[in-house]
Amino acid sequence: MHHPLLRYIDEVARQGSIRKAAKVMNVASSAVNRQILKAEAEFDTRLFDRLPEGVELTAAGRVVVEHCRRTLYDYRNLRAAIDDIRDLRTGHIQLSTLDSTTFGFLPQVMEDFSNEYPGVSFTVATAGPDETIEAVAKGIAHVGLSFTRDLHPDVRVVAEKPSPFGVIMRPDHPLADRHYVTVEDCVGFPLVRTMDARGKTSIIDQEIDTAVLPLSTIFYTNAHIMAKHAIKAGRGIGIYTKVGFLSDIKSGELRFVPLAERILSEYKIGAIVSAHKNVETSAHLFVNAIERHFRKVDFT
Amino acid sequence: MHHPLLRYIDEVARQGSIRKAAKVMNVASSAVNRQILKAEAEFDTRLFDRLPEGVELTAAGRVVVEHCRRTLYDYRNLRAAIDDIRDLRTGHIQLSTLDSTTFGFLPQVMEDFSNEYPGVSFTVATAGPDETIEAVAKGIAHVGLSFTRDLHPDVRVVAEKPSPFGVIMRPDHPLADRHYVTVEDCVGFPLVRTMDARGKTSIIDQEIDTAVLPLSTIFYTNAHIMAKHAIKAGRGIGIYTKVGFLSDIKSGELRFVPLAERILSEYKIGAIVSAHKNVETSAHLFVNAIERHFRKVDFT
DNA sequence: CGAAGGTGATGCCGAATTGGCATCACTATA
DNA sequence: TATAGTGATGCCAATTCGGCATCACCTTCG
Repeated sequence: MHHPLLRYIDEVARQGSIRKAAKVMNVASSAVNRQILKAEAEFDTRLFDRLPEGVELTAAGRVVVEHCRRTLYDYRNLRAAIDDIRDLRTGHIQLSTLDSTTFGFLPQVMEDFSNEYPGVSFTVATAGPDETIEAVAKGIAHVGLSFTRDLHPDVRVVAEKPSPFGVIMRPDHPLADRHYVTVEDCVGFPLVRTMDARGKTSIIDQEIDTAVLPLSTIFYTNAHIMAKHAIKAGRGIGIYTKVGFLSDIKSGELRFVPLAERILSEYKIGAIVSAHKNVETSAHLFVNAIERHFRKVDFT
Repeated sequence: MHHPLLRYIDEVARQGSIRKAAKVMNVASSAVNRQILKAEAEFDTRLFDRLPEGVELTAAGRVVVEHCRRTLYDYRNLRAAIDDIRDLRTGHIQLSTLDSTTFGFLPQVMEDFSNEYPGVSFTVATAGPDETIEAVAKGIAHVGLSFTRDLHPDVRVVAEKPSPFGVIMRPDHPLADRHYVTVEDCVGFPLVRTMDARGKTSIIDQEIDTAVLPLSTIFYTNAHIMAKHAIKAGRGIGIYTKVGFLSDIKSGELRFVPLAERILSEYKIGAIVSAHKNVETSAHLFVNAIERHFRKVDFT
């Protein structure tokens, strides 16, 4: 992909002679000489001083040869990276994710990804938002899927998607026909909550003053499947994002009513990786797959 | 100097379409298409997925376009750097140097440099070795000429030359015909010393236990010209490097006898710059000139 | 469902560039 | 003075690039 000039300049600088460099590269010296003369015309300055015994880099020549060498070096790394991508056979991805993503979104991503890269294996740990971020920050997980609002300095977001909170309920619930509801509207109805709501450290607790609006919870769980069942059974309503309920909403079994509170409607879910460690090729490809899927879904 | 493929790939990735990119670049779309197909053959992998509405980067394509963009970005910087070098009209170099270099070596460097870059001006401050290093470390000087044995973490050496210490004396001195002498040999003869020898902080004091070998000094000065005069006048002998005495040695007015002590014969003089700050173009060119002159002289 | 407008890809060919051979002029060395 | 090195140039064939015209496919709109 690169012009032969780069290696001509590199080798002439190395050999100190156009003829010697040409010999090393199995090219006619006139070809090398012409390319160098052309480059000197392009830059309007000499790259080499001509001496009876050969050539010597000028000041301009030094910076040009440095550029050539860096470019060629980067190109060798590029070739290696492409070889890794093309011939990817194995790799292992440690993933830490919100439980909700394991319903619908994540299985689709993994299915598509594994079709293309069947040799890549996974460890998938479900966790709360903070634990997920922590796992990536600590290097326990290569990739995390979590909310991206308050991040750890040791992680960075590489793809994200708006995922506002709303209220999940059965279609026959009194609030089901609203265009939106407030958290205050939920007071008086039993709630299904995530496990961290017990310690009042859930996102809802953090964003809404639940001392003023006491929410009555009849079901805490960290198992998303249990939350679904409880909501479908009419045991309560849940304040969640759509992510884990896409198929239930589409089938009409459940309904998602957006929350009016701006703070809860501005949340995003994202793929996060370490801010400091190089992302391994397989993990890099996987977050690319996440990003492509983000473009295909709608969590609002 | 770079193949048009780099900007073709860049622009196609940006536009998401070969035809749109071709239009932006005022090139036939077939030319762009062929170059991309050729690159895909070279890498043996697709760089773009073909969609009905255009193209989308593949995983391999992402790393290739990143390489192209970095190379083109570096190339723009290269062009700017060459413009600076070629059209250098002004610039100012703050130089801190050992007094001894101002006799012979440094004037020659500056004469050659100023012939090539007449618009560059200088501030030249003479100082001791430690003060010189300190000036560069603190950013007071762009370039320093000093001994490079014990450096400051904030400076780095960009060129150096062996410059062993020896004894400078008149040719009629009793020690003048020796092939080498020891410091102990000097005891009993009056010495001309650098100013820092008064506080016993000179290099000689640091490397030789002068409490055990008491050297009797009759002349301290930080003015190299004064040291020369004193030695030529027979007032004493001096423990110096050759740097400031080259012409006197060549003319036979003075003689340099190497010291046997290895620690003092392994010294080098070098051009130093800040380890952290970018070196301005004019200073960069100047240290190149120093380096070229180092190749032409001999301080051993 | 057909027309219109978009896309990438290809055949063909001229234009431009690259590279090889032979040779020149210059310099250094034996 | 002859020899052997260097960079540079004339000439020309080989190769690559780019433009034009066209094809096949897909999406959108009336």
